[in-house]
Amino acid sequence: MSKSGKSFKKVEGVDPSSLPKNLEFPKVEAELQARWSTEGTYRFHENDTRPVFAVDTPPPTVSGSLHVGHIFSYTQTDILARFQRMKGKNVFYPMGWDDNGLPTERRVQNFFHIRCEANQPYEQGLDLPPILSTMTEKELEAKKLPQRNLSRKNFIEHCHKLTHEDEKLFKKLWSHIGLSVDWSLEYATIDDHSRKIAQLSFLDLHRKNELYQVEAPTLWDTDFQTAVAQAELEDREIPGAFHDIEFEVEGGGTFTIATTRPELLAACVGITTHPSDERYRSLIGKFAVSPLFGVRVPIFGSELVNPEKGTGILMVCTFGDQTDVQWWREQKLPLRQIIGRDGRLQPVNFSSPLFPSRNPEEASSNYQVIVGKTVKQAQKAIVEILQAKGALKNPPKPIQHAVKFYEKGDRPVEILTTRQWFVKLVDKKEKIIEYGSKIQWHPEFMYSRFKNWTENLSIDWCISRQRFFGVSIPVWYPLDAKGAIEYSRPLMPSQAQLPVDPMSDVPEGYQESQRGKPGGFIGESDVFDTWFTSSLTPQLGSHWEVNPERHRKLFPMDVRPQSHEIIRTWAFYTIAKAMLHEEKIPWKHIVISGWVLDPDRKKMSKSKGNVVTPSQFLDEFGADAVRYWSGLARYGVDTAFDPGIMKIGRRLAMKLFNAGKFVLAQGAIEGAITEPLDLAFLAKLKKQVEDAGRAFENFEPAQALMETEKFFWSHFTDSYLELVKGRTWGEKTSASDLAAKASAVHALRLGLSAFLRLFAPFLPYTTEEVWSYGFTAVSKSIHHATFPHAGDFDGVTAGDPAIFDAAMAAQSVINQQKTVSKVSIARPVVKAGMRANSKTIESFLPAARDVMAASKVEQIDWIKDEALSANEFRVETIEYGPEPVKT
RNA sequence: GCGAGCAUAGCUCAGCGGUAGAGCACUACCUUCACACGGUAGGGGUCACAGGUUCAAAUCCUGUUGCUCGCACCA
Repeated sequence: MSKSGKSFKKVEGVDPSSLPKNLEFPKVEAELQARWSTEGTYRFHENDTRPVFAVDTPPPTVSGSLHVGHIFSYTQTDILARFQRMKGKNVFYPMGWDDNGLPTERRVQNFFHIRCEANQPYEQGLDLPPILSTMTEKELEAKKLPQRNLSRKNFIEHCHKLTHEDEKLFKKLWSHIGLSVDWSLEYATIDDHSRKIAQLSFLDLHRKNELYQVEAPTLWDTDFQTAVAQAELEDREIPGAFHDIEFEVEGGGTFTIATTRPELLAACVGITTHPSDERYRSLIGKFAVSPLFGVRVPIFGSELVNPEKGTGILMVCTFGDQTDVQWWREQKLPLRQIIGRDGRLQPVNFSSPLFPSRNPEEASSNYQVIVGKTVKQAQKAIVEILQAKGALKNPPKPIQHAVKFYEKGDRPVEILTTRQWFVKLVDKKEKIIEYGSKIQWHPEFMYSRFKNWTENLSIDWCISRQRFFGVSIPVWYPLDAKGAIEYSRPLMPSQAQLPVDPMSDVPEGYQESQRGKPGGFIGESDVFDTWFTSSLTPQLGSHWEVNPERHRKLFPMDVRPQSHEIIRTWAFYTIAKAMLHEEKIPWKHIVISGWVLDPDRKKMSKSKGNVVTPSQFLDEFGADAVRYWSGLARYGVDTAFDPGIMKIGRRLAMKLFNAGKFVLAQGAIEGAITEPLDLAFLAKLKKQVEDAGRAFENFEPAQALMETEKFFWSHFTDSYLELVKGRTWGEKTSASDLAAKASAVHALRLGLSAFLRLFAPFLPYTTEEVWSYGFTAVSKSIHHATFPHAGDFDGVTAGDPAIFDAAMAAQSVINQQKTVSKVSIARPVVKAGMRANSKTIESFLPAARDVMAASKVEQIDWIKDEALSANEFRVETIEYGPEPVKT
């Protein structure tokens, strides 16, 4: 007998009949959710001195649609948070709701069948019934019910009402999936606190001279009728056509331009061509006259023109695209804005100096055909006129081309001149990239997306939106004696006044009665881009200027989890904000989750109709199984949705539960772990525990899960558990048998405890349930127990892993022999002739008793064969006893 | 056009210098007293292709192809 190590106390076995036969997920999940909530298991302790681990949780957009992608990424974050909690950190893990912004407005419009109409009077106590809860959107459309127009205030009230309901659904799902969020830290991006922080941010940027407002060409969505930012654009391939249109040259001659936007002909302000293009060089400096409208425009040269494209000469309009804006600025061209905010062509006066037409009457009559039409309708109409007048030189040449859309919009964005607020970012791209590089990106290559995006940023951040349900831009403008708005002298609120709504609050030094009056003021009606608020999530959580001490403790946060399609928005803006406000990075790590793809590897999206809702899988496989699927995915890697993996997760949870019951049913006297096989097993487990901890520290929990699972099955349930049954079965009486049993039982318990804790971040329900059967004396909740580490094995004699390897190999070869011989595993072997090299035999012998008992082998005759490799056993002869009698 | 990622068993994926791995699926056998939501075994891959480095390459380098994605261009 080897020297004894640490002595373990006597344990009573748990009566298995007092434990459930099978793990009933719905029951266990409900019970534990209630228990964790009552006990405050996941509470953040603000005044605690332990090191903090702060999570910058993504506030989900509360648009009412839940899909598996949500579960996937949020579970991955939860796994990290749970690990850190078990490492003894004071985990700050809040949940916010991103409930303002366009998605919400759109949903509210549909849900109640309402629109916001600025001129409507407020109706006290208006509480409309939700229409969509009784019918589908299709039915609603078919019935053509009249839509109600609500005042801004009534509209916002209904937004609050619906988001509140949606938040409840989300909260239920988050609780079900077992997110270890501290629900006392719940917030919404529209609540007073968030509005205050967002407005503080605005004031701070204003103080730092990083803001400006300007009336200038900006990206405009004509459906939502609001300005949008560069980051919110996306390319879509749509059909279009080149139209060859003939222009006259003043003083004689013609040339033909090619355009995909003939409807902008009236907005033409110039003609440009490449300076070295022989075909048109002579035209530069002359003037052209547009067909149909007869407007005189300058012809100038520009290196930006590609002679290969179209006809090599083109018209500059206000505004067809970003390059037009550049030419307009450089050449100081006039502004002929013909597209209105609603995306329709607005009236134009061809007698005015702005539209100097050679023939105002003809121009007006031509324009009459398109005025009031949408861009698409106008295009069709103008092509017909051009054709009729012979100005269209060739039939339109159809092409597929990429056009910029607002990501949530249905029509291409236009560039309109409007007054907007901007944050200066283009002048500090390099610095932003540098700050981004100080953050650890997981996976690392995602940093290049951030860098790539930032390098290509060309427009400052437009933060004003002409919408309703959002955080107000906290400014007023004075009105001069004539009632004109003095934009250059915005009135700012004081910090103490925040949050303010300039539409109902009054600036200092003014009375409400002066609103809209000459010499008085008006409130800014625009709201912030939602990213302006959500780029402050770390500051929302840390309470920034509201509570500087708390801010110091929590900021920068430890980890920002998010998906990759919002690197250019959420990650980018958050990094920029932290830099602008405090010259800091917002977090030390950013973890990018992949997407959930449908089984055909297409991205799941509502429009494709391939979205899988989570609840059916939670019900079918249990939360832990769904978490297992999430936990297996590596960061940044897209994962095909696969219920098969959840099935495996459930199998793991069941196995853990059953193995746990088996182990805890064993009772044993006080004693030490002395048996070589037990010590060998623990030596292997110790290494596994260290590997798993390391993987977690490296932000690779998927690897920890994979390795732990593999080890659990192969080394614990399939082998070790079977190998020690001989020592744990039945009543033992002799001192040596009792000691051998105690050794096994204490090792089993040590092993089980480690496995439960290793799996706890992934399978919080199953592990907590099993833990409650036998380990509550260590820690009431497993989620406050220490994550397994080498110290768990202090005092346990170091074992020889080779003994375990040899035992496993021998066990396997005997099983194999029985299977090949088609005899029952339970059939005894009277005598076996086994071949192995001497080193292997030497490793095997200390475990011989256990292997022989487990495999029911009574005698082994060894043949030494040095030609065999390590742990290679061969069964030379085998002599079976009688089949065991079935009872 | 620029940049990034991926390519390994029928499927989902791990491995990332030292004899090809897991689970699922498939086949055979076993109701062995924790577990049939079990168990024991088995078949199955020239690691996309072509070069190179190395004693040794799925793994490192170069190129090619294919599939994704990001950015730019988009008259």
